Amino acid sequence: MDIRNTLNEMLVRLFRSVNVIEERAIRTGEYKDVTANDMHVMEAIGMDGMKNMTRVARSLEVTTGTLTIAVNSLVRKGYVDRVRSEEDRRVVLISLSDKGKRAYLHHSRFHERMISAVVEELTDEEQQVLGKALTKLDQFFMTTAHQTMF
Amino acid sequence: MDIRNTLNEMLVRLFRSVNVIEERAIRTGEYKDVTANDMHVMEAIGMDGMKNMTRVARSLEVTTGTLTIAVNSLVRKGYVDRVRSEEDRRVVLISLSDKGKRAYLHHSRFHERMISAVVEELTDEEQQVLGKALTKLDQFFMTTAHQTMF
DNA sequence: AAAAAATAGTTTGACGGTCAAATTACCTGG
DNA sequence: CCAGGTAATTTGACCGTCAAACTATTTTTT
Repeated sequence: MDIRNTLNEMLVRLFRSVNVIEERAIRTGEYKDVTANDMHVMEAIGMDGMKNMTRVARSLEVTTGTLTIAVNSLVRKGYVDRVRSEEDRRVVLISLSDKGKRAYLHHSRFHERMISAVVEELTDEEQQVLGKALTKLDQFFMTTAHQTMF
Repeated sequence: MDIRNTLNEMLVRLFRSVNVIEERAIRTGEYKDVTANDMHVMEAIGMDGMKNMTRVARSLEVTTGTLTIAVNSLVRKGYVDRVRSEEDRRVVLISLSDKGKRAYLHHSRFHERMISAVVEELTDEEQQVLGKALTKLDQFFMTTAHQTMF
């Protein structure tokens, strides 16, 4: 069994369907006006307090201009609060509104199911190994892969 | 330390990173006018002969209208050939041109390089566990693909 | 302290990707 | 032959994205 083929096949198939399915999961729920992209922005903002635009944009790997547009729509729909920082008036701080937090939690159930599917039939030890492997890959993609041959 | 949270976070970030890197790899390569979406369409058409629009659209999970637009652009750029079927003149058959085939092979080498880079980062044990986890993830998306409740 | 440079965010203009619904062209079964 | 079904395209409306220009503010330099 060739691990490379498995990885490649899985990656290709996953990338082809993951967005479609996640989009469907989000839009059939209680929060019909939330796009998949909206949800990713909300995930990046997170539940814990305020973040500035640049930080969130960087974590999503989009420009701040792109994030501005996404946040405009989320503010209009009532999922995100936006305020200017008092310490540095160039900075804009964004956070999830109560409605945004509820939508976030609603969607996190989808992720929980996904994780359950992944880890079922993995032993505790295998789960640890997987965590380590993914962390390594994450590091790799954040640093090396962006600069080198790809 | 909650392993499930770690896994979830890493998966979300990895998917984002890989998408960004793939997009960048495609557009900075030899075939600069090919978008990531173009490449996915070419993958769905495949190397083996002609396919009709409906079949390709279904395999990509988009409407035929969406595919028409993508194929218009691919034909204009010379990557795809499009002919009407003689047996059933409603049907349009699409296939990769020689240039399209070269682009497809070029991109598949990118996949190989990326997979190699990933595999090199991981121990044998980590590779095995990752393969198992991705297989589970793939099954999760395939089996929940057409269910409605989340 | 004034001028210059840097930083944070928004706006603008242009594309690409998506869908639903209307439309065109063409089978096919009765 | 025609009524209904099927394959694909067109249309109109959004969303997501970027680069580049711009505004407002802060920091650095002189």
